[in-house]
Amino acid sequence: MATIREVAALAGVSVATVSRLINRNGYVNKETEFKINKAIEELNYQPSSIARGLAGKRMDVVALVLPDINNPFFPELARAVEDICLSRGYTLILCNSDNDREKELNYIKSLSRNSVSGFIFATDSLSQEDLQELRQSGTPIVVLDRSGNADNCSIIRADSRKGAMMAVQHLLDKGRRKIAHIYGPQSIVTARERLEGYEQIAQQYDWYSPSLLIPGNFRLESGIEAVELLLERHPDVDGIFAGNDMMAIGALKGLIRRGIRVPEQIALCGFDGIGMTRMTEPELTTIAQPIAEMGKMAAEILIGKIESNGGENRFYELDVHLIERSST
Amino acid sequence: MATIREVAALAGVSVATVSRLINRNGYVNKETEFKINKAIEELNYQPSSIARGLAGKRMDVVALVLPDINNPFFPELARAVEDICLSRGYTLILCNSDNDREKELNYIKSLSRNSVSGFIFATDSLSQEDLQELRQSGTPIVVLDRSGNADNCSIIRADSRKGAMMAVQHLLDKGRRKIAHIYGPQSIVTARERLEGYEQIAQQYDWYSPSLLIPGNFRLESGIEAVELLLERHPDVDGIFAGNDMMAIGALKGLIRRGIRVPEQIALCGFDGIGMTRMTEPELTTIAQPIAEMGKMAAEILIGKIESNGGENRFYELDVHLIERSST
DNA sequence: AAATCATATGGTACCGGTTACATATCCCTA
DNA sequence: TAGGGATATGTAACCGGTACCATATGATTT
Repeated sequence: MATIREVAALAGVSVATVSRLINRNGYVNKETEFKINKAIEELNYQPSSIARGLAGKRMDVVALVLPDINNPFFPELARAVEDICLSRGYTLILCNSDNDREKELNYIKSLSRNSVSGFIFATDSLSQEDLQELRQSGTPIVVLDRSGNADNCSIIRADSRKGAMMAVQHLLDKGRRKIAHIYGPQSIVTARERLEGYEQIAQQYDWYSPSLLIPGNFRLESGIEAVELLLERHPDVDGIFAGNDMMAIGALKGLIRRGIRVPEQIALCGFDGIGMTRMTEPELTTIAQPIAEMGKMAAEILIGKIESNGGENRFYELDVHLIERSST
Repeated sequence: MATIREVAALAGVSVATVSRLINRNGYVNKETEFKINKAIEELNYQPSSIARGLAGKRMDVVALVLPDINNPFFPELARAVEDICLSRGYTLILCNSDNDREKELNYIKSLSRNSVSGFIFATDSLSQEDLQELRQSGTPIVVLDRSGNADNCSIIRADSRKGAMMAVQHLLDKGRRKIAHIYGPQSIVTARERLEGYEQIAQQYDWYSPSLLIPGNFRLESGIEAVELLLERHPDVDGIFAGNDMMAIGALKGLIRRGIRVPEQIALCGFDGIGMTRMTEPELTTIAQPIAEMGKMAAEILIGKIESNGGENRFYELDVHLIERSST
């Protein structure tokens, strides 16, 4: 690979002039520009982003850290982030962390310090201190679905509690009289909020019992298992609110396998609004987060921070909405 | 962020000694080591991978370029690659390219030249020349599912043609007498091979007709649409071989929606062996590629190349196998 | 006519590491 | 006892860019 000095030599100018042309700052004569471009062409010169990074320039790469690449919610989110990044001239790289703090710290270590110019975390496992450290190095951060206030970085989230309440209310409106909840890992703030939202409504009714709460891990398999457990405990349950769509899809499979008709015998509602919910039979009712909007927003805010060298940290809460389909 | 020179100053040694300690090459006295470690601790020093990259060291990052992050096949593959990379001390970053050559070139541009020390392409849209250029820069490459011979880079693939033949034969064994094929984009070599495999068997029978070939794009929706078209053309079809699992899942939904019983009226077989095929009702019969094995192999071969500075380019073909489930 | 300014280009220190080479002990062996 | 090898550390060039400062010229202003 050619270097800027080789280009300069071939074009008969100094490296400074070549650099000025490439970055389009400073003056460069038309003829000189032509000569340099010819040399660049000839040598097939590509500026090294490494060297550029070392020299203090921002790199046009941003990283999106995802907790579970197998949950389609995150690829959908990633697509939205990607679209914005691309249109703004940034390259997006994806990092899968399994919600594992060690892995995330590892990504930060490998990528920070000018390797990437900004991070979007769609995960919840890093402590405030972990992020604080990164912030101090000047790297802008946007976080999705994190709890707490925004003193460190900008936060974007959907209103999970409200969404959960909408889900339960919807099932009640459909005449359900015993509604269970499959909840996600309580280390994840959105899972906690959805559980809280469920309880806020459910506890007002006399059919409520803590045994209607079934643990899951946000993955499809756990939806199947949860249904097994639930039907054992409460054969008369007639409504299920799953903490996310993947578990809802799993639950649906579990129900069909048992020969239970959805929604006639048991109505089912998920949460997230991933595309996959339209692909089951029956199609799933779900509480939709504005996934694309969240991703776009995250990317735009991050890029804004990158290009303005900081900017204020805000907390953005987006609305969710009910998508009623044939599973209720 | 502290620099190596600050650490050296605080520890009262030269930068060379610090560098030697960090990289564990060359001699460092025990006492000196202790002093340096104390300084590193105190300043919270992290070596800049950027500077390290510029100075000619390999970076411990490899990139995996995926054509469609929404197809669970690729996240599954990514997980396998990730496991190996992690255990070998490498960080994996994911790049979603939509099978778009421009996007892929963009990733190469942003990440090559020491930014990452190796690439795995699970895509098919780059020309030999595109890769050749990257190779010349010394970056090792491993390619999944590419056609042609391995003069440029190592290639790993599953035997799609054979798999397709197995699928059709299986449907025949199940007594099917009119088997359709939903094929994927013919720009993708695996899609072509699966179509060829289908034809190789199907053309031997008198029920064969080119109108049994329905185009799809490897995405779930196209499976649904394909079924619509197929049933219009051939209401008497009794077997479907879908070019990948996502289209098979779509086809299944299309069939169920039409009230067609699977497998009684129409038997259905997919290709890939993604986990999601166990999540439908009925569960899907599929031709399984050794996804995890392919990912692991790709990672191991790549890392081997990185650490041995090159190595031979080989062509690895892996076997597929039939997983018979209730959709046939 | 002198001062100011826009245009155009070159020289080079610097970013933060790595590493080849020089230097200096100390110990062991022929 | 001179010389060779293992141990230990420092100096400085280098990787490939960026950007500050200096320099030079022609045009415009006062």
